[in-house]
Amino acid sequence: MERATAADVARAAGVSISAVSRAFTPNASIAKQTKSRVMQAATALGYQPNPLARGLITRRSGMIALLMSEVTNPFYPAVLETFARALSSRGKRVMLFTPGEDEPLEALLPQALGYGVEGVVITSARPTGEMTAACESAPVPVVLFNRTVEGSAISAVCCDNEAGGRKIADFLAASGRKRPAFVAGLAGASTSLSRERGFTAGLVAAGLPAPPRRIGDFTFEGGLRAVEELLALKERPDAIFAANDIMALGVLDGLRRVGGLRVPEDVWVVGFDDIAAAAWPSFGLTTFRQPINRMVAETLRILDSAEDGAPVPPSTVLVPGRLIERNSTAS
Amino acid sequence: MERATAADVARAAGVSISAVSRAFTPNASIAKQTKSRVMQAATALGYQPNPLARGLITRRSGMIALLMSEVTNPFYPAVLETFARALSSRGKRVMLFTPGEDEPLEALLPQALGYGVEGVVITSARPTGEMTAACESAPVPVVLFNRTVEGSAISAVCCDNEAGGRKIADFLAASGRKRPAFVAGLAGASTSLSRERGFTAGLVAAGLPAPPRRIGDFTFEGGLRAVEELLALKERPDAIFAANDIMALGVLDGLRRVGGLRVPEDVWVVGFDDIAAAAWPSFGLTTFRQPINRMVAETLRILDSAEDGAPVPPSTVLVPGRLIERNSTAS
DNA sequence: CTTCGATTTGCATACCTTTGCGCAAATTGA
DNA sequence: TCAATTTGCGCAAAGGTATGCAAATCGAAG
Repeated sequence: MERATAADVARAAGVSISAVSRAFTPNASIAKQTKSRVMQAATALGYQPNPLARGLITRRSGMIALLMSEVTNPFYPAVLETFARALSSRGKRVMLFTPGEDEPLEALLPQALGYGVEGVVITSARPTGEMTAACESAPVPVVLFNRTVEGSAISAVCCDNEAGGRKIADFLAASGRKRPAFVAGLAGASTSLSRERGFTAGLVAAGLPAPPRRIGDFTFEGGLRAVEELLALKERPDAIFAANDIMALGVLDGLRRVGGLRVPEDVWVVGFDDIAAAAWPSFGLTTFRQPINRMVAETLRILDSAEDGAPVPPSTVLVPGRLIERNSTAS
Repeated sequence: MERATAADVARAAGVSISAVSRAFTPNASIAKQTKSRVMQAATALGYQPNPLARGLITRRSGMIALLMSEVTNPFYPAVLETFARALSSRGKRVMLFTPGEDEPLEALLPQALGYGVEGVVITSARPTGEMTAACESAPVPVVLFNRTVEGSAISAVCCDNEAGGRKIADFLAASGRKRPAFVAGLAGASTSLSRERGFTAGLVAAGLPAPPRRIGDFTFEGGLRAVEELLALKERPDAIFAANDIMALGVLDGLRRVGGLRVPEDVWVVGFDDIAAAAWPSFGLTTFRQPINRMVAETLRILDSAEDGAPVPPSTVLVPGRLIERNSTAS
């Protein structure tokens, strides 16, 4: 069966095509009676406005682009789902852009814009200089999720990573830990850097030395490797803070299986994100919870506020998180 | 900066709009020289054909719709990523449709079709009768991923769940297990049912009784609950097969933490999927691996083959999986 | 140099909707 | 009852591209 068009509905309802269009446009100038007649004919024919044709004119396709480069960390699927649900209930759709084989992330933004997306959310990726410029001059709002770019005019929504690192340091110091260590994510990732900055500052403020650090690549295996290196230090750490949960779980597993140590009796472990697995009894990982719902809500708020033409000054929103204490740090 | 249109490129290259269009259409009738002149002008202006306008005519928007209702099971994000990457390298995009607050899955299909998607993949959802009809009469190929619907004319790609359950039963029986139990997913899920059917058949064939069963809702917590109930049986199972990994991990954790039992010394545990966490040292879960890459490839093959108008007879592809032995079943 | 066939090109139309503009009808106030 | 508003509706253009068809170009054979 062919898809019904506005013309079909117009004929059936005995009105013009314009009337049909107006019936489907909120706040359009149309009589109640006409509208209901149109709607009746529309449902009878199973008509829905063609988003493509509509998007061609309005440059609003009802889609939000989500640029995501890695989905291995369980934190991001959770983000993705939250976005998809939130947008779905607003009648919008999410278009996923993932770079293919050695496809640069930069190429994705123009593509997304070509689809007439109403907004772009970039997550789990650090824009290059070139891309930053492209974001700034994009005709639709662009929001960085869980990333920041220093000194650029791009809006960003982040958990307050630095405060989180600081709070963890305070917690460890107040609990009498003497030699905390840090497991970083990828080299240049702003999230890892911010968390480390707050962590180090907190330790130093409490009179402890700056923590030894190892790189964990944001992966479980990276956490395993990092912990092996940390255990080889002449002064074994008595607490390890990993920049995300998945690494922290690797650290935990490495301590138990490889190092033959007990958590928390011998070493404490703290993560960051609060993914589902952190709460599993096997791990009971103490972690800093990123409020995904709140972060997504803030992101959508920024996208919305920039919707009505008026250029909105770029804002960086720092959402506060919360320390969740579990067994990996119990005294 | 405004987006360049075909007209701009045509002017710059000194040709007609048609020529520009043909330059971007594979196998179009255009001289090599003209094409290169157009391409040169196009890259200079940063021109790319507008997918919306193109889609309006060709009814091919370059998008594949992915209908997904639950993303909590880590298996599905992995599927999602595999799809996104595979499509990305073919120049296509994935549009994600997730039902919002009490939005029925049925409403999503017409919406997707409205966007002119070239194909629909339905995963982690069981179509209702009404929806089955909609799928069958859709103008684009629809493929069920990891689900089957008996006696319908919808294509489906599945791991061979029944064979998987059977193989696990054979393995347990051959290893001398006497009282295996089963943890099912959701009541009507075809995957859970097929796996159970194969499992039960295998046990019975080996002269063992049909396994006691409990429902685990496909979740970690459900696995925890199910194992508590199984431990309350007067004959304690000596092996537990859960219909997916996430439940199996819950079972494992429940056995250790709640039941105070050792795995594999006291009880063996087997899962299904082979998610990343199954390989973590803490778990070392023996499981049946679903070959995601292969399944995705098959799905795309079906979508492609149905691309050229000719209605392709619906096919159900069963991809073989493989038992991955780890510590949860070591002797 | 003509002619024929093959290849290439441009014109015009189609895809489906939104929206500014003008006009007619309905409403209001005196 | 009539003028002044307000409201609702249809016309037509626009948005950017693909494609059938006819015209134009080209190369080569006669």
